[in-house]
Amino acid sequence: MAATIRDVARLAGVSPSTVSRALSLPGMVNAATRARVAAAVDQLGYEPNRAARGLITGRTGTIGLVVPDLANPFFASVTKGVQARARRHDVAVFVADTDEDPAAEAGLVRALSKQVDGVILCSPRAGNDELAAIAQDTTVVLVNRAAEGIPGVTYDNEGGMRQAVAHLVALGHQRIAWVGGPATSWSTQHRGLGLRNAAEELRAKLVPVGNFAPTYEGGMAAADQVIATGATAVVAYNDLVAIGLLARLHARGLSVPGDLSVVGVDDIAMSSMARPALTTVRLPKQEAGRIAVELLLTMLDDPESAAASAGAHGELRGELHGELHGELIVRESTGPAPHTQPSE
Amino acid sequence: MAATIRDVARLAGVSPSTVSRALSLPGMVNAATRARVAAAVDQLGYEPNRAARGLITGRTGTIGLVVPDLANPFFASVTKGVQARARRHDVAVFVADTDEDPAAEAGLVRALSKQVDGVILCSPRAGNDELAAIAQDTTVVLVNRAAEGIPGVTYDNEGGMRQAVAHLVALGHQRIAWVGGPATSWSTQHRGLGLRNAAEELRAKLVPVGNFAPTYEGGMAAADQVIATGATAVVAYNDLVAIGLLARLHARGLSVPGDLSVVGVDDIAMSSMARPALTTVRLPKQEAGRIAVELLLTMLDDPESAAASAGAHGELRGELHGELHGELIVRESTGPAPHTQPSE
DNA sequence: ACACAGCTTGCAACCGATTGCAGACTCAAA
DNA sequence: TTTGAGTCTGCAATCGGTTGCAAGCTGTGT
Repeated sequence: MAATIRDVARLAGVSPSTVSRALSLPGMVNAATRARVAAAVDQLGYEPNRAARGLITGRTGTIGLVVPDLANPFFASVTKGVQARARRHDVAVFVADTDEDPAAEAGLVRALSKQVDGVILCSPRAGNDELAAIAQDTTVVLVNRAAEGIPGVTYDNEGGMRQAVAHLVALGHQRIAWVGGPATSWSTQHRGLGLRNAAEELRAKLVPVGNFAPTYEGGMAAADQVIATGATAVVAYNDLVAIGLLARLHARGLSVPGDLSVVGVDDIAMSSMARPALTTVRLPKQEAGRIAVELLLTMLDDPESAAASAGAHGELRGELHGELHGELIVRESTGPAPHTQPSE
Repeated sequence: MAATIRDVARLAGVSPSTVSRALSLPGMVNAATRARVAAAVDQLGYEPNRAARGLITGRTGTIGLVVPDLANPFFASVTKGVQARARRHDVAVFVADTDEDPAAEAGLVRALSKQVDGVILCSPRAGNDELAAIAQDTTVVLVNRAAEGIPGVTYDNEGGMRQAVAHLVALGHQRIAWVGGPATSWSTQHRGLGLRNAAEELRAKLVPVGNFAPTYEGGMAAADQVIATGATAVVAYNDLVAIGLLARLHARGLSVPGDLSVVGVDDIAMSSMARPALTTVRLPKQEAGRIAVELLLTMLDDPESAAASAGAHGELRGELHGELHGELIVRESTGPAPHTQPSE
């Protein structure tokens, strides 16, 4: 059906080897023949068969992307970024969704890894040991998580949280609640840490109210506990949680930001549509996907130096670690602290 | 690195051909040898190399999925369905996002088609001729669109719209506005048609207010025109548009559903989080993805009969056409028509 | 004892590319 | 004219499977 390298060779009056070289090592073949080959190529609309090439080179020109839940707008955006950047490099992307099942994750990666050159693991739920095992026999890039010796791209959670706290403190808030996500989540830990530090530094009191599902429902569940803390502001693990909070606070008759200010993280599309529109720390989601692709391709092109710069001297943040910064987007869900002091 | 068929053959004391047959045509090899092969296979953890197999069989075990925008929750859900069902069949999925660019669509499919066995085109923006051309040399399944001779899965838009209108009429609404999506969209056309028929049948007046982007912004843009129609209810092209309407109506000081009832289509997660929660026609999104996969795999397994049943006698809805039904989900955005008659 | 059918198995070609090696050719220097 | 270096090109092996064909073996009927 499709033209093969032999067809091109015949038409150009050369051997298949010459065609192959004309395409991949142009400097090695005479300009005149190269031109004849080029002509034949586009006369026939020839494109090399990837499977055949992969067979001999060992490279498939394909990468895998594993996310917990495609229906979560955060991961959808990351996927969009990955996919767009991969296309630029003429690399195809296998997308797999674990349905938030940590157990499925390792198996999925293992299955995928036989068909791809490398894998991007977004917000992996697996344990550190498991992750290390996976990275042992597959080229892996992490998104939204750092792990010893594995390249990845993460967000500067500390910086983002600092902006949020500074904003709230400037508005007069002194007692700030924190609704964490899943306890095992790397992001939860680092956001919590960043909040604690920022609060201490800016002389505000941080009140953690526990760990909740990173969803709208999680936010609904947390709301009443938040109210009970007597805080005048709350930072939520992510925007979905924040929007869940908004809903339940409204149902309980509290006004946002009149009685309570709410801050989220991510800046998903939904956040600007919420009522009141959500103040949030915007994370560059597609950018994370793009960088992950670049990181992965770099590792694949140059495995030894890549491994060296990632693993050398136990330095975690080598060349092969991207860090992205969040940006506080102020909308309607934050305002001055209420004058009436909360019961203390 | 990984075990090859030769390794297995050596360990089992047979030839590679026998191993191959033991795996793909078990009936053809002696039970005893088959057992020895099986033992060798899982001792070595052997898995056939897909590229090599694909080279000779011409099948890659991969399908492509093309969507206009992954960040749109509707398409994210379809993708989720496709991906999950494909995995069950041990088929991998290439996902590509056209960024709502109709021009990019054809090119993308063409590039993809060389690497996959078939393509699922979700809500294609391309023209009918272009679509036919694509289907000419690639196995294609359409989602959210019907086209002569190409298998696909669509929604019963007419039925869904009928439910919406019946609901509104029962609430006393007699003048219903319709905010359409992109004019060239197949869904827009069929939803409009369904509404027109239902309205006529149920003696309500349908007032189309034009075509808008299928987004939150589109809804914001349409809102004032909707108000100007004097309608007491409005059906939006999809939930994003409906939520945009909600926002702008609120800004204009109208109460929903007090002054105006709003109905969307899709039932994306965001809809139940909107305020007021959105009444909408729920479409089974993941189901559409799953069926599309089944359809595609059927065609691939049995091209001639598939082609026959899809194209024969110009019958569009052959065996290879799935139709899914919507379900009206009543929430808070619809209520009785206001007593004060709108100026007529 | 022979022929023949039926069941298993192996040989070898092949899918479509890439690449090490060697041969052909050009041209300059001796 | 011969030699040698340098450039360009082709041959043939190879990647890891699949499959048509033929050969080996067993068992049955004559």
